Amino acid sequence: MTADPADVDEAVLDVVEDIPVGRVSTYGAVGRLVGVGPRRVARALSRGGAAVPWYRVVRADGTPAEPVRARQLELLAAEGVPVRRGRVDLDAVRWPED
DNA sequence: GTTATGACTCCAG
DNA sequence: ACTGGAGCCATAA
Repeated sequence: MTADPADVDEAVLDVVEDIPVGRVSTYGAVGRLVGVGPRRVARALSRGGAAVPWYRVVRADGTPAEPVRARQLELLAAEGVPVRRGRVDLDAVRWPED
């Protein structure tokens, strides 16, 4: 199957759009659902993240990416996501659950 | 063709 | 818990 880069980006954005309110996912988790590596997810968001709730996607350890760190923490806190010392409580809000 | 860069993740010390 | 190194994959020069 020929997987065009644009299709992959679209699939990533679709998954991010599916993240429920108050929940948080990781680059690796999204990448797994789409079938790509975490770096590919990060690039997809940097490109078209403006159209999806990008702030519901954090790193594997619960810390947000640097360029948007402060902004993301603020948005998550506003959504009711438990944030501890700059780190999201993934155990409580991780999505998908498994 | 090679090299450098980036909204990442994993493993070892 | 923190740091460093290696792996990974697409784009830019």
